[in-house]
Amino acid sequence: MKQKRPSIKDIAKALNVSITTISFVLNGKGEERKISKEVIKKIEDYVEEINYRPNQVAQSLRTGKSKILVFMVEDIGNRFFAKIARIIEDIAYEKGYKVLFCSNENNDKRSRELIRVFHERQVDGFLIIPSPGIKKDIENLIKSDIPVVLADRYFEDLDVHHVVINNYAAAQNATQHLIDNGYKNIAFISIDTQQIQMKDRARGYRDAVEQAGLSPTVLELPFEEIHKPEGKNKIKELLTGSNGIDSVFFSTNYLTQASLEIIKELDPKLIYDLGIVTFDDNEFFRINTPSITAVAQPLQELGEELMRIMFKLLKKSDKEIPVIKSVLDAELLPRESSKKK
Amino acid sequence: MKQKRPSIKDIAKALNVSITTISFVLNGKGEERKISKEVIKKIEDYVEEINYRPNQVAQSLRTGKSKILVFMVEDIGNRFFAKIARIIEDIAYEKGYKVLFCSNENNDKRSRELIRVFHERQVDGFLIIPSPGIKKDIENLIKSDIPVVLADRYFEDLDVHHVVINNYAAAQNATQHLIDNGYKNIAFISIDTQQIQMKDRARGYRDAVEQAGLSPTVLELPFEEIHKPEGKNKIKELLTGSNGIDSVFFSTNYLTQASLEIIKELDPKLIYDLGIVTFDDNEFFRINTPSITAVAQPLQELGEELMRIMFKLLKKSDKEIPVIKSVLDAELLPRESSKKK
DNA sequence: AAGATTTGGTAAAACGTTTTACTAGTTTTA
DNA sequence: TAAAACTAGTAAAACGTTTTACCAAATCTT
Repeated sequence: MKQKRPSIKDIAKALNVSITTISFVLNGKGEERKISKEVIKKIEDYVEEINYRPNQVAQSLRTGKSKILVFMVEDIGNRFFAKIARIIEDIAYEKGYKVLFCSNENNDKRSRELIRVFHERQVDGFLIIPSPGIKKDIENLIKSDIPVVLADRYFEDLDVHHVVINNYAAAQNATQHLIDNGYKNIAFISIDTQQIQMKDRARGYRDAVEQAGLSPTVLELPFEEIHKPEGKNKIKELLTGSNGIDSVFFSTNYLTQASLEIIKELDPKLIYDLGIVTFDDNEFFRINTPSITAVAQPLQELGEELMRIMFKLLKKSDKEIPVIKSVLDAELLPRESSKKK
Repeated sequence: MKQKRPSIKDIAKALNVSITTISFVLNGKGEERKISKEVIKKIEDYVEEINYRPNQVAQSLRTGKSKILVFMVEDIGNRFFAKIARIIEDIAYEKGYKVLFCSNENNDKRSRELIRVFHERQVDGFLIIPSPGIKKDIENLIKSDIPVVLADRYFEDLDVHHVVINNYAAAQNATQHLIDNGYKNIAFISIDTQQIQMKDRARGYRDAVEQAGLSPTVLELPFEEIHKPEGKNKIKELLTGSNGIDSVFFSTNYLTQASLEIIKELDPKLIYDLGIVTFDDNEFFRINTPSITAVAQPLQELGEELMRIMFKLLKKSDKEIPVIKSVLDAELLPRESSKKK
């Protein structure tokens, strides 16, 4: 019943040529290796006829290449990463590559484990949204001469290809937008982390506020507190306290989401008075009433750029491609939530 | 510089034992094969010391197993699928499996191509959200004795393991909820497809409406029209027409999303009058004003059940496991949008 | 004390490719 | 016309495992 897939050996037997010849023809080296037209034709026809497909595992073993890339993100269940994943998937498949997605939960231990596992599995390249403490591991990966491209964030003191957005400018611009619309007391709610993308956003906010002669109010939540009562209370306090906050700039989408829920619980009317700008767009920000002003990252462009670099690295095993640092621009999408009421 | 990874052969040389012995020890067959304690210890220690990891590609070639599963969905960028993906990923990794995600766009040609590609690559099992016309391909896959579990939908006349939700009951229940809340003229907006999950939802809606002595209004949009003007106009017409629609039951999340946008454009006030229930929950449905009543699919349970079956199949190559048809219950989450105003 | 069994292993084939090194016959060159 | 070069391939090693079949020495059985 379960007949085994034909191998080159079977073809060789059937056509009475050598395995070598078939391999050459299959890899388009027929001409180059002076195989006669007739033999080439014979092999190609037969291959077509029996619908032969080379065993990729055997190819991988022999060549050391797997035609598999890894895209490691924080959480593939998160819209931001899922959308990029989809873009990357499409580009990869076009070029005959498959993509393994995995979630590191922004956790170093897990990142390390994943890198190890996939390195063992001889994947051909890594696209990584790095967790804070895996600089060393990335470094090792690169030393073993495997293409690595970071996304969304990078390490300041490690020269590795990456594509990020201009977080500083985007945050400054978003904050300025609130200022221009007449807000005077703008809070910045973010995650407590040393990661570069968040630090840049914080800097952008701070500079804009200070340049306008206003005073900054920053709330940085530990990542694990976001969905816990402690975190919620801190946000509540900020929004309703005696500090006179009239608007908020959220540094990331899940903070916005959590906060919108809190506002809804607290007092649904509140949202109409509060100025809001968030990082990362979402279909629902458009739909929401009021619609939420967002800094949209260029997902398509980001995915494309990532893959452009990856394929460049894949081609030139020549590791002497100078480090590519690609910085894209985010776009501010002004909506109702940032209009002064 | 780039030193090659140690292989069993290197260990054999270093310890002066045979490759065979090492392989046995590594695979836990040391005792069984009567390898002495000392040799076992020696090998284990050395393996630990040099941090040896077997080459998985070679293992795959030899054993025919890859420890890779495929999860094929409509669109990995879609929240519903991305969330399940994440759950599956976690379970798989725990058991030493990796998961390749891919998007078939609910398109048969693409599905076929993906199945072929991964079959060649010797993946160990397929978790598939099938596009409408790939019954034959699924059948072939099963014939070649590879584990397949379908999710979200299945084929009525093909006996294959699957896990779905009780779409009929969930839709009936959701519709009844609107009826109970005093709505009299309930529309059903869905996709024009023969796929079982959608047909079941339509039946559930129809039966509930008719049992209540009301009359059904059904709009079925071709998939590709959803985000085009044609589709939008049809929805607009239904919502504002002279038919006196007072509430809508959406059969899927992207229809709801598209419609909420249309409503917002058309007249933001409209949403307060219209009764709304949607299939598939979303964090933003809770946040929205009014919050949107949703039929939530048990994502965690769905992922777990899917994997439970998959691992059962992977263990027993014995294909004589009777076909498992797992039907889970969805949960109606009543919110503001379905309260009669 | 001779045959049977157990102990503690090993050699070699196999998985399906790619690639290096070779060859026998033909044609070209000088 | 002998050497050189080309044509049209082929044999065999290699990638790193697993697994089957075997073996010599030691121990047990009767």
